[in-house]
Amino acid sequence: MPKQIDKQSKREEILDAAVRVFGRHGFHFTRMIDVAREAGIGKGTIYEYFSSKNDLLSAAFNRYMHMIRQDMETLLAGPHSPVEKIRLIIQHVLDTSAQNPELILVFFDFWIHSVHDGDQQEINFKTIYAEYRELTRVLIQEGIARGEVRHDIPANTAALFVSAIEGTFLQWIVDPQAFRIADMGKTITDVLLNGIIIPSRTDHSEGENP
Amino acid sequence: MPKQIDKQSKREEILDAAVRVFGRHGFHFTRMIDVAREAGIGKGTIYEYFSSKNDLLSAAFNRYMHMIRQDMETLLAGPHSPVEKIRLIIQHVLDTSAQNPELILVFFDFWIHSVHDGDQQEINFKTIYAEYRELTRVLIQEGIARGEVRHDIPANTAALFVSAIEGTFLQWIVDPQAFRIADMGKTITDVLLNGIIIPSRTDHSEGENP
Amino acid sequence: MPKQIDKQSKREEILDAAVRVFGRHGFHFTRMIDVAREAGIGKGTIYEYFSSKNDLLSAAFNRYMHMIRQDMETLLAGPHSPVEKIRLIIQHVLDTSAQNPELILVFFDFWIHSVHDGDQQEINFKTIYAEYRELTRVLIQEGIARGEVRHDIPANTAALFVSAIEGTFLQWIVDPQAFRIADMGKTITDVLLNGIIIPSRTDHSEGENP
Amino acid sequence: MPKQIDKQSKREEILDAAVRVFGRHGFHFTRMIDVAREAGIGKGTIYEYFSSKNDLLSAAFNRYMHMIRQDMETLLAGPHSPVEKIRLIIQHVLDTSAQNPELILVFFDFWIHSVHDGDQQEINFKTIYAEYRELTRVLIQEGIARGEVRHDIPANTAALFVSAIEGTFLQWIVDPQAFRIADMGKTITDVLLNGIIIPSRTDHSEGENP
DNA sequence: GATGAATGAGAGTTCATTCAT
DNA sequence: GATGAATGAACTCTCATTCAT
Repeated sequence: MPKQIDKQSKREEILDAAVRVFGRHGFHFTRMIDVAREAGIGKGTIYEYFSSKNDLLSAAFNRYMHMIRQDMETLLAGPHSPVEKIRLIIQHVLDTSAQNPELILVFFDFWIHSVHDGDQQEINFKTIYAEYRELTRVLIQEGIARGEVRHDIPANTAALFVSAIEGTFLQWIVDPQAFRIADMGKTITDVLLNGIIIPSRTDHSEGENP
Repeated sequence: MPKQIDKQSKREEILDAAVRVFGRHGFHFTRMIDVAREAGIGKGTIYEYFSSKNDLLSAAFNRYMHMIRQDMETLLAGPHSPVEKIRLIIQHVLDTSAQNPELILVFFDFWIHSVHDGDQQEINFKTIYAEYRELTRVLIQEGIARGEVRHDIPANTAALFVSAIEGTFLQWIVDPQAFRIADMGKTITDVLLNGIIIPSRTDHSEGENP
Repeated sequence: MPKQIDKQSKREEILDAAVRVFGRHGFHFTRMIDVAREAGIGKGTIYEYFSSKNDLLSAAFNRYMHMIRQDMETLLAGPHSPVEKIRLIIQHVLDTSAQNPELILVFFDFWIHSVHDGDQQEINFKTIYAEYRELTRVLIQEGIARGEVRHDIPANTAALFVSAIEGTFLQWIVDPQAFRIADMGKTITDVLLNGIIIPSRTDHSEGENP
Repeated sequence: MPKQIDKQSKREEILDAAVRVFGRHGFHFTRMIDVAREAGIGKGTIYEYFSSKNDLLSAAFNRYMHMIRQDMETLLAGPHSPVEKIRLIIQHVLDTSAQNPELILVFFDFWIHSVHDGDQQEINFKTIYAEYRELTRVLIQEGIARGEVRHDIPANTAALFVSAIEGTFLQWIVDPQAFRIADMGKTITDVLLNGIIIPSRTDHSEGENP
């Protein structure tokens, strides 16, 4: 039993170390020896816990997704209104990511690899983004049902919410001074929920400005 | 009298080939021999036109940026209203990218590299995104001045527009079936301009729904 | 408990192998794979012990110089007269070199490289030859002080002793039949010490010594 | 006829350029393009006059040897005594070389290549040094015949004269401050002819001369 | 279980040489 | 005759992975 626990926790330690160095130098520029050194172990030991460098990436990704999903479930289980939940989720994702910039970097490393490495089946961004969109779509639908959200919004609105988050990360990583990532939550919800133009008196979509 | 060669156009050809293979396999998984084969030339020939693999990436990037900037200038020089220009730019970027998915992939390869490769000074996403935001910011300001845009929008709204585009690409690349990228233009402008919630009768920002 | 390896002695083995192939084909015509095969190891293994091909050359050189210097010290510590020490050193250098022709070849490879390779700072023939000359100069001075050596010899006599040795190697390498290198010791000392011309009755050389 | 002359003189020009760059960077570090640039011609043009890089080296060597031999013949044809001719030759070789250090460097590049490059048959140092020695040997013999040179000098004395010259070059190239090469002529002749030790009253060394 | 010495496939890059113009 | 664009063999060096200890 303790062996079991040790084995598992050592795996976690290595994964933590891997994510740290991946975040620092990127997956491709990271050598196995870098991960080993960061973890304070021997190079060969990694292979006792992971079958390959790609496996390390997959495992890191899976753990990351696991964390995200747990967070989401917790938030969704709360007592808030659908629109409020959207606000909270956006805020939470941005806040936690702002604390761990390297996670964002690793996330996009995942992305690039899932796109280019044919061998890499484990990392499936198609599913991830579909989940994000579905989650958002459901909340929006609930918002519509409750009369809090316009019923005439475009079909891809959920995707836009996801885009807002992801695009924010892309910009912030390359220029953390451009804006405070944690502040962006308010901007996103504010703009996405309210729009930026002055609605005409009679309707609020395509045909403004009499 | 040596062989007459249009060095510049051959350079372009190689660059085109490079972008095609980068788009197909990603920069890191692309070997120089792949680029050579795609261009129908010998491996060594590439080095007659580019000093290194990184130089190839930089050059591809610079050409890409050059194209983008020219497009932007053309659009901005048009007779449209600021809000309309935002619409047009978004639509144009999405439409052209939809035609060339590989360019999007290369774009994010650029991104990953600029973030992780310390030697890669040429590719500067900080500047790119700053340019995008500034361009949007100015149009929004003009919109406000003209009374077409609310004056109380958040400071980071321009960044949100950029995020919407970038995030759309991220999702579409990994799942082209999720939505039609060209359609997203309408969604983005519709939502960002009008918001999704039903504004209260008396105001339209923070304190709605009495 | 990792494999126990005497890193130092393995390094020596590789160095020995390297010197052998350098001697056989010259540094420039030697590929790393040649060294590896000579050492009976894999190509990559060399890089576990030496950072580059140039490093291999430097290390070989340093070890060579170390050997030489130790030999010199031993000889200089002996009970012989200065002139006798010169004899012994010359004889020793020639004898040992005659046993290891490849060392002479490597030595001149060092020489060529130190002259042409700007990156090669480690190999400093300026210092080496200066050491050789200084060593000889001191012995000559002692010989003069003891009245065994003429006090009117030219300033650069020490350099000439060095030349005699080095030039002997140059000739012997390209034509080992021309003379027996080990025999040359006697020739060098005999001629350098006694000269070849019949001294006039009153003086011997340009006209000093009344 | 003018074509003939042009062809020949252009060959010479290329050879001059080649020797200059060989002297500057060494044969191995010199690329054909370097030679072409130094000669102010195109890369391909070299191959109109020389069949390969090695051929360029051979040709440079042959011309060098031709020059040397002509100089020697001139000197040997003079009216001087044998011993004086030795003096003059040594002095001449050192003086001219001091003017053209790059020639010395090229000379040792020749040497290294003749030793290591099995394909390089053209450059034959065995013959060169044999010639030098023979030339010296004959002069010494004449000196003996005339009673100017001791008859009991060692068999390899001629080789020693050659060594003195060659070794001087080796030292001077790596440290031109160590001594003035042109001065060495006097040292060499002085020491080699007279020796450095004080002869006993009745004989000088091995016990001859009653 | 842990290690790191050993490995070789494979990468980017160089450059002597060729040859169409 | 002169050229330099094109080429690919050959090089050095890297690093994920293996495996004896």
